Formats: sequence, structure tokens, C-alpha cells
Amino acid sequence: MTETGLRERRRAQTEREIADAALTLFEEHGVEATTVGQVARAAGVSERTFFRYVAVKELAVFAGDAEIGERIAPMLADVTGDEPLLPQLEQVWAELLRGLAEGRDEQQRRMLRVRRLVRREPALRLAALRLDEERVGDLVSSLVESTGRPEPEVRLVVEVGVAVFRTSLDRWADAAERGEHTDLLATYTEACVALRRATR
Amino acid sequence: MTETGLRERRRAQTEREIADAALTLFEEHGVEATTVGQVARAAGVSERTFFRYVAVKELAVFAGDAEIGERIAPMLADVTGDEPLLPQLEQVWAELLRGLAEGRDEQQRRMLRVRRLVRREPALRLAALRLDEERVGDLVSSLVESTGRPEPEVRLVVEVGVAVFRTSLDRWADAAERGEHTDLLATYTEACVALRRATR
DNA sequence: CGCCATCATGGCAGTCACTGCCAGTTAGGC
DNA sequence: GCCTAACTGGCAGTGACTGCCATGATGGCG
Repeated sequence: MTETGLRERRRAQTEREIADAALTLFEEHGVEATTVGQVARAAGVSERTFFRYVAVKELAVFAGDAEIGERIAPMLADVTGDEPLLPQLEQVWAELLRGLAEGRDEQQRRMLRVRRLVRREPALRLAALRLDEERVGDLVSSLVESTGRPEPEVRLVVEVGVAVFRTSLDRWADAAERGEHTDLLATYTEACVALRRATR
Repeated sequence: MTETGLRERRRAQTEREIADAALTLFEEHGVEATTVGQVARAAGVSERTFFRYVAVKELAVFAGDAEIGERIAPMLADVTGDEPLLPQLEQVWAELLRGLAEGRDEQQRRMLRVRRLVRREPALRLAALRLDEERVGDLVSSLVESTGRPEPEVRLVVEVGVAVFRTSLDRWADAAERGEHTDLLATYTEACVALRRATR
């Protein structure tokens, strides 16, 4: 999985450094007021290299999020087309959050910082939506293939599912903003319940 | 409502001309390959003026969509906090589509062209998401005030509702792409039913 | 009808995100 | 140790977008 070559390590490290620099600078001065040059310099890299690591400025802060997709992939293997899709997907996401809660504290703190920024900065919100969008696409095609269910049905379920997930993230970030520290997993499961109540 | 001053009319007209020029050029050459200068020239306006009408290039094609928000506003008055929110919202959107179906054919054809482009061009998809996002924000705060329901609940319902609506638009555009001409309203109500099935 | 405040437009210069190209350096297989 | 492929920085260029200013058109008002 993780290549231990020097190149791989270097690459992972600069990716981290760029992401951290971006996060700090975005928090401090706002996304718009932060230039790519500033982030690059803070990360100890040239502007040109910055763009070899991140496609657009706003996405700098999400570097490393790809691993989340990788963590989801194996869980998807258990999803079957013979049972309702949505509950199974909710299980997958809950499992993901459980893994996060058991993981390093540092990762959670970072995620909270990012989601707070996402809540505050429209430009970042848009970037986050873009990522969601891509993940939805991948997830849909993957599920269509593995479950054999018709595309429109799968798309609807996935789209609704991520909507619930996203609102949970927002609510979690909001709570933290107000100083109330809540559990993301609990917030998410509550949201799933609220969805049933709303659609009953 | 509609001021009949010469200025207002001129303004509305150039707005239309920009939107039409953008739509045609985007269809013909793709969004990325189309420069603002080209759209501006085709619309008979300077580049500087273009940016007085549209905030970012990709949004050019959605000019005039604001009126949809205005058409929704009065319908929102009937929404009460004493009954489940989601069905009421679904009613509002269905009503909106009904109004569209009864309206001018030209408007529907234009909407279809736009949604097809949105489906094909990631940049436009993102722009559409941005608009959705803004509308969700407005809708949520408006509903929180008028219904007195707690913000998180309202946000969840609106976000899910919009997701269902969006997938309907996509499906509608897909069908049209394949030559099957389907009814948008019917597609939407089917999606609402599918949502119940998925969450049961 | 003529005057004035307001607004709409175009041009220009400037910033900044992002890309292609080229040259120099470095890791890693042989 | 050698050679290929990957990584990097610099540079020039494009295009989106903004602020500023001058000019002309509109519409209200005496």
C-alpha cells in the first residue's frame, strides 16, 4: 500500500506541507486574500510545483482526502443489490466515521478545522461540493456495476445519502464553532433518523 | 414588478442576449474553449460590461434563473410548521414545474439545452451547484423564520429535497439526450416516490 | 424645453490563477 | 557507476476578473 521509497515519502510530505500551509493561511487571512505564491512559499516549494500537487487553489486544503475514498472502496464490497441500498450506504459512512473516531486525534482536529473553514468560506464550500460531486459519480458507477440496480435509482440514493452526510458535517462544524463539542458519528446517525421522520 | 422604463427593458434584453450567446457558444465549442471576449462580442457588448451582468463566466448561461426564485417565494407562504415539511416543499417544486410546463415552449427548450450542457460540462455542473447552494441557503433561512422549526431539521429537509430535484433534472436531461422525450414533472414525482421507497 | 443627478457603458491597466515548455537535479533499477 | 524516469524551478503566456475614469444616455423636475 504505502511505498516506502524516498520519492514516495517526499511526495507525501510536501503534499502535507502544502495542505497545512494552505489551511493555516486560509484560516488567518481568508481564501481570497491568500495568494498561491504565499502558500507555496510557506510550504517551501515553488509556485510551479504547487500546481503539480493541487489542481486549483481552493483544493489545496483537501489534500489527502483521497485516502478516504480508498478506505470506502473495500467496505463497498459488502453492499448487495438484494437489500435496500440506502441503509447499507449509511452503514458504510457510519463505519467510516467510526474509523475516524478511533484514529489519530490530529486527523480529527484537522478535519474540524477544514469543515469550519468550509462552512465560513463560500469558495471552499464550492470546492468541497466539487469533491463530493466527483465521489458521487465514482460511487454511483461502482454501485451500479456491483449491485446491478438501475442507474437512476442508485444516483438518487447516493445523492440523498451524501446530502445527509454533508448536513451532518455542517452541523458538527457549527456546534464546534459555538464551543459545544459534539460527536460526529452521533450527529450523523441522528440525521439518518431525521431523514426517516421527514419522509414518513 | 416589471418596470417598463427604457432602461429596464434594455437591461433585460442585454441580459438575454448574453445568456443566449453564452449558451450557443458553450454548446458549440465547450465552456473552456469559449472566452469571455467571444461571448461578449456575440452579445454585442464589451468585455467589461459582460462582467457587470454576470459574476463568473460559467454563470452567464443561467441568467434569468433568478426569476425562478421569485416565483417560488409566494408559494412558500403556504408552508406551515405544523405539518411535515418535506411533502409541502415537494408540492412547491411540483407546482413550479407545472407552471413551467404551462408556460412558453421556448422557455422549456432553453432549460433543456442548459441542463444538457450542465450534464456534460463539469464546469457548468459546478456553477449550477453554486446556484443551488445559494438557493438552499435562502430557502433555509426563510423557512426557519416562517415555520419556526429548528435550523438543522430544515436544512436537512431542504438539502435532501434539492438533491431529489437535481437528480430529476439530470434524469430528464439524460432521457432527452437519448431522444426519449419525457415529462419533467412526471420524472420528479417518480423521484419523490423512489425516495419513500428508499427510506422505508 | 432645458438642467441635473443617476446610471450604463467602454477602455485601460493591473492582479492573479493556471499552463506549457525547457533546463537542471535527483532517486532507483541495472 | 550509469541511465532512465521522475521531480523541480523559472519563465513566458493566456485568460478571468476588478478598479478607475471618462463619456454618453435616461429620466425626473422646474
